[in-house]
Amino acid sequence: MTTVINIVLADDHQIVLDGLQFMLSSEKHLQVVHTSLNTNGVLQYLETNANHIHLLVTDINMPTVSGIELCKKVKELYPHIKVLVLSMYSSTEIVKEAILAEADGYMLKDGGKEKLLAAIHKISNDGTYYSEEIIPIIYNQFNIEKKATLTVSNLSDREKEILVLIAKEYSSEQIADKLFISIKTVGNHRQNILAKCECKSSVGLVKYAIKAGLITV
Amino acid sequence: MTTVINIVLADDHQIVLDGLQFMLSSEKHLQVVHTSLNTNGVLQYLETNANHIHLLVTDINMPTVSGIELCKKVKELYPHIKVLVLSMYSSTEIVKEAILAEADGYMLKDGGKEKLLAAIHKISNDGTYYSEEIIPIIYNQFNIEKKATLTVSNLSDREKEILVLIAKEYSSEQIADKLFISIKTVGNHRQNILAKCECKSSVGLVKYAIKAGLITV
DNA sequence: ATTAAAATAGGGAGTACTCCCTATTAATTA
DNA sequence: TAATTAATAGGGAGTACTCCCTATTTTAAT
Repeated sequence: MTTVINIVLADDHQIVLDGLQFMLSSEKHLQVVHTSLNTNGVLQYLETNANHIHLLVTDINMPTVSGIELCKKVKELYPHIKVLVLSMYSSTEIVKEAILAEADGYMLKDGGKEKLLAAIHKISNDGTYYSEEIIPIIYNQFNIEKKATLTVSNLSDREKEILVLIAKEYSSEQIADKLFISIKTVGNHRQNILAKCECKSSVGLVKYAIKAGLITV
Repeated sequence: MTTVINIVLADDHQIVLDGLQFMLSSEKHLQVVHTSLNTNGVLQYLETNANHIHLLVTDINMPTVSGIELCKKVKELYPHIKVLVLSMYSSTEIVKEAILAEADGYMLKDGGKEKLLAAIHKISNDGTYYSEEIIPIIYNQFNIEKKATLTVSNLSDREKEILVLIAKEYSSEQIADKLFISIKTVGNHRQNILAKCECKSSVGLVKYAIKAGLITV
């Protein structure tokens, strides 16, 4: 790729800004080309210089406009710029917001120089970096999947097949055509599936199918 | 908590076992009380000594019974014992399996002493540890959620409200009762929502609502 | 003040789904 | 072999949903 990574820094504290700049200055392939104490400064700078910028490192807590908003804007206007978000905390909400804002990395501020450099390199190479502290947050996502999967066994193979089609928005008639069976048979299966899954309607079946891992959202 | 952490080690290579024991021996609040070259050895030992064991550190690749299976068994029989799984690889499947087996930590073998100690301490304090290498794997889980959220804005507040109720398996009549409006009005909203979300039926709406983060599975 | 959008309500028709039955055939299990 | 389960098919009734309309009221925006 490029031999030098051009970096823009944003943090509302001058001392943090200086610290970051100092940490990065030791690496000769990293070049801090602009620093800003607020989000608007970054956006103004990018208006004329976005094309040669590779990475934005921004604090999350900034006055007026937050780092999350800045990230969103930058990703919207200049998708080629990678964004590494720095934060003091690892709260669920903030991490989620950062990910939804399409941040390429999330890192706690107390990480130190090594972690920061590792993060930057990882983003350059793999495209993303998330510090290990936030994994428990994502871990919860898995818990949802975990419970189900077992209960599907009540359903016969044919029933599972039909359940999948229902959850994929096939009508009974379409299912009948696809499986070369009568629409009445499909209706019977629907009833049996509803009973076995303890659902009131197709709406419940979709959620059941998702929980059971038969389809993805 | 307890001042000393009692640890059981499992790995099918004696040299790894020795290495682990040596690494941990320098920390005086960590005590390796048993080592085993296979999974059965661990289970036999725990039959009589489980109550004073705090942590099991196990390799994932072991003959006959895998570390994943061992983890499952231990978690089932002795839920108080924390399990740290060691692996050579960071493949999606293995990581998922480990998480589903309720492992409290997952760590790559090439991590070195510092990481191992960090992992053990993190598990003792926070309950979980996952090395940063596996985050990209879990990151994909989020990508699903990411795309939506934007498109929901087409819906009015009322429509969103009704969409949520639909996705929660309320019938039109129940929605009408709950919101003190006519069932005909609900029908109109349903039509408008279907059109805006480009769905063929309620089944599609459920999936839309999930993707948009309006409800959880 | 005019326009536009959102929420309300209804008529009427057609489709799709849910429920209650019975019944045959094939395959599996006791 | 007898009993059970799964998959098939149908009749008939009722409910729920979807679609095509019109129309009023309220709220928001130009």
